[in-house]
Amino acid sequence: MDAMAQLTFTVHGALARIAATNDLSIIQIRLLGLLRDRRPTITELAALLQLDKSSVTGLVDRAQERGLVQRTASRVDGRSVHVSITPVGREVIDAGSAAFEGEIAVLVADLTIPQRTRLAAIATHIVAADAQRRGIDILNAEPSPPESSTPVRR
Amino acid sequence: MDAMAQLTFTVHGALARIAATNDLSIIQIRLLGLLRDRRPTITELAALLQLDKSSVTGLVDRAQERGLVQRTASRVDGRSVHVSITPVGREVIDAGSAAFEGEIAVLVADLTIPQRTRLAAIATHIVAADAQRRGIDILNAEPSPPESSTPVRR
DNA sequence: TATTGTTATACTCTATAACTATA
DNA sequence: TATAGTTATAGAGTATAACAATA
Repeated sequence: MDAMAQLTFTVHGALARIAATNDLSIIQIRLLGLLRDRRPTITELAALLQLDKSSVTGLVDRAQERGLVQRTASRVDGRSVHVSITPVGREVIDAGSAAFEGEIAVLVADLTIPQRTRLAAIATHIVAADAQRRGIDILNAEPSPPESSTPVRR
Repeated sequence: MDAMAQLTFTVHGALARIAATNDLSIIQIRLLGLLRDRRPTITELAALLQLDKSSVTGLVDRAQERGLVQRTASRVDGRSVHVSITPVGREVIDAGSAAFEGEIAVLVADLTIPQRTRLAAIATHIVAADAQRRGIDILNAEPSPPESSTPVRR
């Protein structure tokens, strides 16, 4: 359905604009959004973002250089690192989320309240079904695995 | 609204998968989709895709190298070139569109018919309103401006 | 002078393959 | 041997600034 594709480009464009305002890319926004309630390993992040782990290494590198996230050594597996958001990163994602809400509000300004409610319900349904289909839990955080409190340098 | 963002990522991911199947990127799909019923100049393409014109130069370069599009000199303005889709490019975009419809069908499989109808209506509405807001006509092709029939080499 | 398109350059994002350290 | 993560490398996509050709 062409309308779906066009809608995606429209919303994606809105997201990109607000991300750019905060000097971020969409993937960086997604990364910070995921880290709001998780401390995943690189491999887990790769699964969540559907990226190769080497791509995640670079992604986290750039976010870390900007002080948005940090790496922490796992206490149970010497090979793993956990990625977590910093206070600065949390400020950035909160500001970005607020700006995005404003953009979405403009997009749906012409819709009636029932239309918005239906749209949200349908969107949630589609996302949940797709996540289940590909075996990824994008809605709930996992219990935090043991990890040390000392950052990893890189 | 978080559901909208998640929906965008989900649909975007579906689009990217089917694009990759045909060895294309999303932006190349968008380019070919636009060219189905237009022969825009580089500057017009930049406005339609919301990209800098130098980005469009590279985009068209890569599509042209693969025989998907071609450049044609304008007859009224010696500075302009018109970009048009080739028969091969049309085959590719048609195949891609069909595959994408299949992916969307999977995504909306769980929805009732009325839900799908509402979703399409809402999506169309949002896209049209946003296009109007930014002064771009993404729905209708412009009258083809005069141009020569001899391709430009680059 | 202004506009159209390209070039030069730099950066982000992404993947594949090879590597290391740990399990 | 297998897994977690990084590095090396290559390529697409993007923007800014400077440029040539044309208007």
